[in-house]
Amino acid sequence: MAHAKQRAPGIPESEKTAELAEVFRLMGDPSRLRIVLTCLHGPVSVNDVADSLGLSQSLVSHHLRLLRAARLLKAERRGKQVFYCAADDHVRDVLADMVEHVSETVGEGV
Amino acid sequence: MAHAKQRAPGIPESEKTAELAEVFRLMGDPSRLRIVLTCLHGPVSVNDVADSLGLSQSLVSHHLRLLRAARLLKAERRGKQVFYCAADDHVRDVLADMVEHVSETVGEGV
DNA sequence: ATAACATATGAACAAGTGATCATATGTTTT
DNA sequence: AAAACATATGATCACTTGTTCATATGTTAT
Repeated sequence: MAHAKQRAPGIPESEKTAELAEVFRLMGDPSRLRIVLTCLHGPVSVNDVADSLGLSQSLVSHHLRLLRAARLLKAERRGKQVFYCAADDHVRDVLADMVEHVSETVGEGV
Repeated sequence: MAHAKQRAPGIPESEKTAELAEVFRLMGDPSRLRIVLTCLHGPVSVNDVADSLGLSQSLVSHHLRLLRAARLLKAERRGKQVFYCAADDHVRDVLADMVEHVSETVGEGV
């Protein structure tokens, strides 16, 4: 988090890489990841997310803002409620691949 | 990072989810992500990674330990050097999907 | 053995960040 | 208009974590 050294010539951390990392970082928090997973299979209201995960409304809202900003989720208003769902299929794909990776690495075997 | 509330019934954050998040978290740091990317296409020595990214040997080594522990990278010793490369194809797949996601989300379109 | 090279590890600190509380904004009722 | 409901936002704080410096461990060559 502090400052990186950036010695000699070295690849200067392209903007693309930084953006990639940012998205991974967002998924890297358990609460946020669970929120994403909850929104994967269909639009869910903020309160439903909060209740089903046992998180405060405030916290969920904070996280949703970040996830929406990164276009991982998209929001849609219906009456007083706002429903969130996965922004595109890549999100699902990424998660599917990662689940495979994690499932696979248990006993070294395969 | 602090403590979560865990209100009522709510899904209690399964172990699997926590492990998933952990892997995402690792990829969520720019330095670490660049290290992974550097090791994607073939075995690279620690010093080569450090030099090509402009990071200190110490920092790279610290990060490599985490990445290896999460089985994102695997290490192989050859003489005095240690070479690192991607542990499996899922790592590449995850990155490919994520790159698509990031590339797509530029002008709202699609 | 000793020197030189390559990688790993430990302590310490600045900066980042998730969680909470209080409150504001927006929307539908009555 | 006001009250009730649903979501969003701002400030604050405890805790985490990326980075550095110094040093230890491991490997080959002299």
